Amino acid sequence: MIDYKEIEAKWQKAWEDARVFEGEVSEKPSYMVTAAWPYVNTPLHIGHLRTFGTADVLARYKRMRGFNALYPMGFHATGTPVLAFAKRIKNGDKEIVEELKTFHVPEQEIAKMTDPVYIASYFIKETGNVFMRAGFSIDWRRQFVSTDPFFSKFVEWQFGILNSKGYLTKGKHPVGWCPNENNAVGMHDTQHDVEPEIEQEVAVKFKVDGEDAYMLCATYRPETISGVTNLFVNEKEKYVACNIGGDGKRYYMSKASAGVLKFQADVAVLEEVDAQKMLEKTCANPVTGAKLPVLPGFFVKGDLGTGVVMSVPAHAPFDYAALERLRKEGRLTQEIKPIKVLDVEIGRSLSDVKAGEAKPSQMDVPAFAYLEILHANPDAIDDMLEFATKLEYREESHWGKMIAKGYEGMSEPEAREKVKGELLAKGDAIELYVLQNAPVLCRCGYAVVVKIVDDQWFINYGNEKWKEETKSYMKEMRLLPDKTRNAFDAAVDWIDLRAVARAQGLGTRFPLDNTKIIESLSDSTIYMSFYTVSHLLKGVATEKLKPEFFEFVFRGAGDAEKVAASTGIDYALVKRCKEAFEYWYRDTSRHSAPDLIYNHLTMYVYNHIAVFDKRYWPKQIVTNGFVLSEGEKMSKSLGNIVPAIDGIEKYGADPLRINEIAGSDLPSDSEFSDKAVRGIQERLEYLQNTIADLDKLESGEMKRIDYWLYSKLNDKVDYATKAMDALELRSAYIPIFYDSVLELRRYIARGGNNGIAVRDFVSAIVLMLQPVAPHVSEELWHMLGNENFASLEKWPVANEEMSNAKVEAEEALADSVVDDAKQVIALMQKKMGKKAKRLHVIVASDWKRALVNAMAKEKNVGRALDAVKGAQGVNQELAAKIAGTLAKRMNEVRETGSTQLEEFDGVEEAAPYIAKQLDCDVAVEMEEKSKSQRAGRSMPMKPSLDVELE
RNA sequence: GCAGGGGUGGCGGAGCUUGGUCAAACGCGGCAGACUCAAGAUCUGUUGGCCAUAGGCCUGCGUGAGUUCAAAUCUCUCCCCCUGCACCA
Repeated sequence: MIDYKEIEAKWQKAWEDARVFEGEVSEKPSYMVTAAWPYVNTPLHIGHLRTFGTADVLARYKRMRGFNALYPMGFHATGTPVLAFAKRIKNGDKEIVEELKTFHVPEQEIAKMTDPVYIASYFIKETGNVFMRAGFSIDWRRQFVSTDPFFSKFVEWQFGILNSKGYLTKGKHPVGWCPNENNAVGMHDTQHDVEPEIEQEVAVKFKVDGEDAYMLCATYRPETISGVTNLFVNEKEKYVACNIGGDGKRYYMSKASAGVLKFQADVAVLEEVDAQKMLEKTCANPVTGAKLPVLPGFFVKGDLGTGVVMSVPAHAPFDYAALERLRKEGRLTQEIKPIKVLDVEIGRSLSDVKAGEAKPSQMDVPAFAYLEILHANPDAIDDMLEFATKLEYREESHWGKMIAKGYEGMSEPEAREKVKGELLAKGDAIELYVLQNAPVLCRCGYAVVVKIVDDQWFINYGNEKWKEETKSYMKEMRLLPDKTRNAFDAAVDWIDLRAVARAQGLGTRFPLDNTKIIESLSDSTIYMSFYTVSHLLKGVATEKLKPEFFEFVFRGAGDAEKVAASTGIDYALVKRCKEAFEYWYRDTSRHSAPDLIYNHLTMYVYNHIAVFDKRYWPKQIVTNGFVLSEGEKMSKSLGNIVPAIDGIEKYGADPLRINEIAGSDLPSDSEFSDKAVRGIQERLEYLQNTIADLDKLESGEMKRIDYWLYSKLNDKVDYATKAMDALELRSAYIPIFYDSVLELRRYIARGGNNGIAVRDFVSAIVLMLQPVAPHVSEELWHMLGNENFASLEKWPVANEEMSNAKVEAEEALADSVVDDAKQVIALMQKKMGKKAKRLHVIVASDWKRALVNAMAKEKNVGRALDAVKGAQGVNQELAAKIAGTLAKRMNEVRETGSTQLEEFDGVEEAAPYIAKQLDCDVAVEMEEKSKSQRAGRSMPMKPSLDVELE
């Protein structure tokens, strides 16, 4: 048994005492690894350990490869979540209290969490402790928090640069808004953490007959405008006439929607209008001029869109159903004929309806046809109509072809953009924003609305020059795994204006508007560079950290003496900071989960390009998959979140690290499972036992099997090193950790007992385990009699001389003899009920090798036969037969490496092993000398087997 | 809807870049045996399916087509799943 707790504590203390991971500027090449700093409002669960752990493995690996590797860490506390957290605690929110309890946060601590500062300090302490216990090789002297005043100075300087480059702009922007609290609301501010999803819609104006007024209809499908037959309102809803943006015209919409719309435009309500009055009006289709009645629609909601709906019965199941119901009730005074605007093959995406086989009765009214193929009718419940709507909408936008005049043959999305553009251009429509997932409730209980904020500051990632520069630099960057490149390219392209100033939250004040706080992702785009000097600045008064200091240190502008003089910072320190930055920030690796590609990581690249010289731009970004718990995604609702500290306590840091970090390659999710971690513990113990038993082995002469073990070791080192360089951790650790144990077992079974060989083998394994299992590695390394830290040792180097393909092939041959013979023996036993007494292994003659080699070389039967003609012992008839067989798989024929004698020796040496595996005698024979009838069947590296029964 | 990723045994997942030597490395689970009074742990063997029975054959990589002497791998089609979509960490 390995006492993980004990060895973890022991080595963590030893590393700390010896300051093993404290990075100082030196002659060695530097390598700096950073991971996205954790946000301080949640305790870590085992899933969090993957990203930080992957970064640690890289830092530890690079250290072994001769780099001066640095792994700093800080904490993120800016933004609103900590404030929201404190508020929830203050309100006695049970959900959050329960959650904290699953992480063993004591009640008296929870009670103190009404204070945001306390929350931050508590989680900084706890998270730091977890990182320590996990064995991360972090230089803790450099730790800082995003709310630290000296870091704010740095952020202010950064924004000065962005501003000077013209990357900060001001404008209008839609946000989720609580009318009660008068605040922008994001996900953290809503009940059940719902993100307010803002979507842009078009509201079409329908001129009301006989009035200087318009009906305003919000719609997602302006392209169906020529199919509009009427408008719908809700009879029970209140309507208003109002003025928008002072254009002097009257607009009709629901009272509720006017209340919402006033956050987006200058809306002045003129008077209330009874719904019945609305029904008396008629209006005109702005495109076709058709006269449209206003009818009651059962499904119309006053608080959605504008409360007035344009009806397209040909393409909208709800509209069709509403008209049919009116007709049934006898309330439809005039015939309304659906107008089809596009063609589509109905039911194409349904698995139980084969393409073209859906045969609805009325092809000219798709909305009805969709109800038909779903076996529904206009009286169906809303959910059914909703389903039909989604299906129709999807198929039409996917495969539909417009037939409406002027848009013939266009796809629906194409037509939508065109129609929308035309309507807007002619002033027949306005754009408005809606909450797609309404109603969203603010934590205060009020419904969230969309507000257009008009004095919003943005970082303009849409700036052409900046975008181009970033785009072209992406090509030079190393991305792991490389397939994230597509996502990065898309993100760099897509990212545009990003609102940067917020009214609330912790953080740095926005320099261009001191009433605002810099949004919390935007203050964390170049913070990693600050680690290079953070420990040096801890004693410096904040007010001394003027822009010219940062300009000098990070951009090389000005000179040290002047900077020292104007800031009051010690001259030597100024110089030291500059050196530190320039030394550490050349070769870097940035780590996170892939969900940050579309925001943080892309902003990270952009901002580096804006601020630094090219040589300090990011070199590598590593993103890793998530961690599943027993096959399920970890989530509060499933209750399967395992706190990181629990995992470490229960399984030990190293088994957990191996499971999570080396358990899968970067892009895939890794799976945490109790069983798997226990399997890892067993293997670690096998290695420990092997080392403990080393002195029971001899140190005699090298035997064939020892060469085999060295050869396997060499292959392993070679393969693992390549995989590690690509950070393919699972690929690296299968040979290091799993195959090695299998090979050691085979070595022993094969009769290997050379203490030196095993020691060499295990020593290399122990060293290669260091990055991922540092504590066990240190422990075993010292058990092996070494005195240095494994953490500071060199990574094993592949030695080509150790590689021995011939011995490996011969050992593989022995295994295949065992496999084949096993089958035959089992068969004999079954058929004859007799046990095998002796296995004859008959090694093929040399002329057969010559024949195979000639075939491999000549690729021609005739020439190959000529080549062996007259050779010793050759049987031309058999040769022709063999050549004929080989010819069928000509491309697969390879030259054989060994002679008959060599092959014979190989099998002969493995004979005791083979005998033991088969539980019978083994006789190895040369083909020429064998008396067996089966001797002729032997082929090079495929000896003939003959089982002699009892 | 848009964008990105994916679909391979009972399960997690290799293999796809560079077509053949390869279907399934490695792990989990299952089965059989050893050890044990027994259980657990451990060790050994076995494990896609089917038909065979002297070391073999057939069939299989979401669907359908195509290119090729040859396709899990290349091209196209369709279906399905996951993730993200902005001021939010």
